[in-house]
Amino acid sequence: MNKPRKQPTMHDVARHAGVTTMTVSRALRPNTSVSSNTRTKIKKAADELGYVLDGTASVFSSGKSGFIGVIIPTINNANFADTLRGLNEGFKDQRLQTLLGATGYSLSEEERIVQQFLQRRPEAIVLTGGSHTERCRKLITNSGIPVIEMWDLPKQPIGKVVGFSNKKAAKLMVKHLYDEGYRRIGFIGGDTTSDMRGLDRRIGFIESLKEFGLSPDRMVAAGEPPVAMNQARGAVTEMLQKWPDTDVIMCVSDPLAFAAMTECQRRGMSVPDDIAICGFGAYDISEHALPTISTVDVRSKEIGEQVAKKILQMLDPESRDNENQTIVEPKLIVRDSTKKQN
Amino acid sequence: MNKPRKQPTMHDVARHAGVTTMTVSRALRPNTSVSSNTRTKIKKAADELGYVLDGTASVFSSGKSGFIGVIIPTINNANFADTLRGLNEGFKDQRLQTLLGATGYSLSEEERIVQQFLQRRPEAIVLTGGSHTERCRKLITNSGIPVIEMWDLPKQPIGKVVGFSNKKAAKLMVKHLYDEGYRRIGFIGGDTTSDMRGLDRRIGFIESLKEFGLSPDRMVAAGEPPVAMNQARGAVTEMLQKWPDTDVIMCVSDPLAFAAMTECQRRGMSVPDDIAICGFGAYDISEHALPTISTVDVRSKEIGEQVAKKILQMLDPESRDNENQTIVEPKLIVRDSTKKQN
DNA sequence: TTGAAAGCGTTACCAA
DNA sequence: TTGGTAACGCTTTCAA
Repeated sequence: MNKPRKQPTMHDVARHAGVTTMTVSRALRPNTSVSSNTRTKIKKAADELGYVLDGTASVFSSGKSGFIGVIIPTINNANFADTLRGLNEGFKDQRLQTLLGATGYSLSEEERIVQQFLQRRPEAIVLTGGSHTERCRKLITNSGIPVIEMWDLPKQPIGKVVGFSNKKAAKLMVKHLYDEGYRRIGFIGGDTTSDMRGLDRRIGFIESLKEFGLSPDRMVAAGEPPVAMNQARGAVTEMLQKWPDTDVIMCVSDPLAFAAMTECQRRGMSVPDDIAICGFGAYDISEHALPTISTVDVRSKEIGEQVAKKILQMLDPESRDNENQTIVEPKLIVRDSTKKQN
Repeated sequence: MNKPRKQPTMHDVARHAGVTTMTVSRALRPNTSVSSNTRTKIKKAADELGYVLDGTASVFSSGKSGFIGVIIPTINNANFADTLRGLNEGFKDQRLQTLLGATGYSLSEEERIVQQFLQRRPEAIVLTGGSHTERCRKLITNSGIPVIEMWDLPKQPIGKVVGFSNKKAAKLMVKHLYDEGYRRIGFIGGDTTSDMRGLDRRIGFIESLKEFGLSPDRMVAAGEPPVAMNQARGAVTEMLQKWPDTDVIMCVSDPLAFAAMTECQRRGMSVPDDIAICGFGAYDISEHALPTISTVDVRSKEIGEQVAKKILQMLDPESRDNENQTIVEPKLIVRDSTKKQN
């Protein structure tokens, strides 16, 4: 009950302008029936008093928080950062604002954040992937708040979905490698427990190899997600010790691929002549590394844009029911790091 | 006035547990005087009803939003992402939550976000750098909300400061280059208009060269911030056309340095034998590139941790007045990309 | 340790 | 187009 400072309220503005708070409230919002005279008068009064709308009261009174809760695994990832940019651009100049949370690839942390967010009464919640704790699912469904899961195609979606099949995306790459003539194909990913999208890529890798009649033995777990550059050295070492004749290493992400590549180069191996490398995610680095790194563009930013679009539709009572699932197709990008020479 | 769904209120819980709302309110918060009997009873009742505290009402009623507004230039930058991680870890398990905004290096956008944030009544605001529009400064000071500016040491700080001198940090690097024997030193940065930290580094570069009796001509503007890898090629081209005998290129950030390096390598130049390269920011890439890239570690994460700590102090009425300015000293990291061979 | 009553500043609703 | 009035669900304050 003790506001940090005595700021002018709507009441003060109303008195100053000689109207009621209701008129002030209307005048300060767009698309409301207020005569332009009154509106200018009120805006002037508000300016003079240095009035700033108390959003906490609006939210409480209207039941509309203007928040969209967005939960991603980590901020320190250019792919998710791109998704966020897409989202924010979609909301720009709308009344909506993102409330961001990062789970660090932990489902229990996700649950914690969801619970925290729920108290803010967001108008929609965006989750990354389709794996959540039971309690998390229950909290969300009980709240009745619309949900979008992104970056994946969950088997049992909570609400709507914007994403792609990480399994299929990985298969795209394996097919390319096979077509290029590679047969001793290795895979470096994170531990399989927490990064479900990484896991799906690994599954795609395994299935795909089997389909081509190859056996998917050459797999190394680099450690806890987020798998970063500094896990590459150990993983490459393990790979080359166990299977020295590996002719290509497929990595679960571009930064890992890059670091794996330079590790190979440090060992005096030439990429792609002695060993080929490929990544995932179409990070900037894949385009600028030497050699350039083959990758899969999962169109991270477009995912964000589509999510924003879908949310705007879901929140619009006028809008007819839209698709439950939007698929953003990944695209293979072939570059120098997987070009067979012979 | 129309909440999206009829959820149970504190009143319902109170009735269910046979107490008043006030007791429920207390029971649901830590450090309040409620008998453990009553508390268990109330928690049970809340659980049974599936009650979720309406934070919007708490915020409104208590005048404490629990928000810390944090404004950075861009999310897609590992340095700022690290700062955010430091911040969030500092707030973890506290009642505070970050509300994040990205300006895209635009001061007017910063002003827009500040205005938006102010409506949420954040308990503190964290800004990046010391440059803001006049109106932005006024909005913030009028609000009476505590401010921290970070990542810089502003001449006229609005409130408290956690940062370092970008100028001095750049000088650290120039001194190293000079000591190493380089004399024809070039600089690639962004345009000077919007990224003030980048600008300060440039100024440090210029001043430092003058101090060493060298003339700071070899400067190329890569374009609009955020300066990214794809601006390196053009910048390197310009640099080598205008000053073909440049013996080292200092870049305003590591990603740029990396891309500049690979561009040189593509042209058949060897780094550091034919030309040396260095960056700024101690990004992962600088450690894993081949050769490894000399850089300045600005300890981004520590900045975030210090900001969180300072905010906690500022918000604690018990705490004695703390320092107005916390300096986090950057550290030079010398790597292979600037090792003179002869 | 618990309760009763009074707001907090805005918006919804209905009337003028 | 404008005004009056009643919430919105919680916390503060003070009293028991």
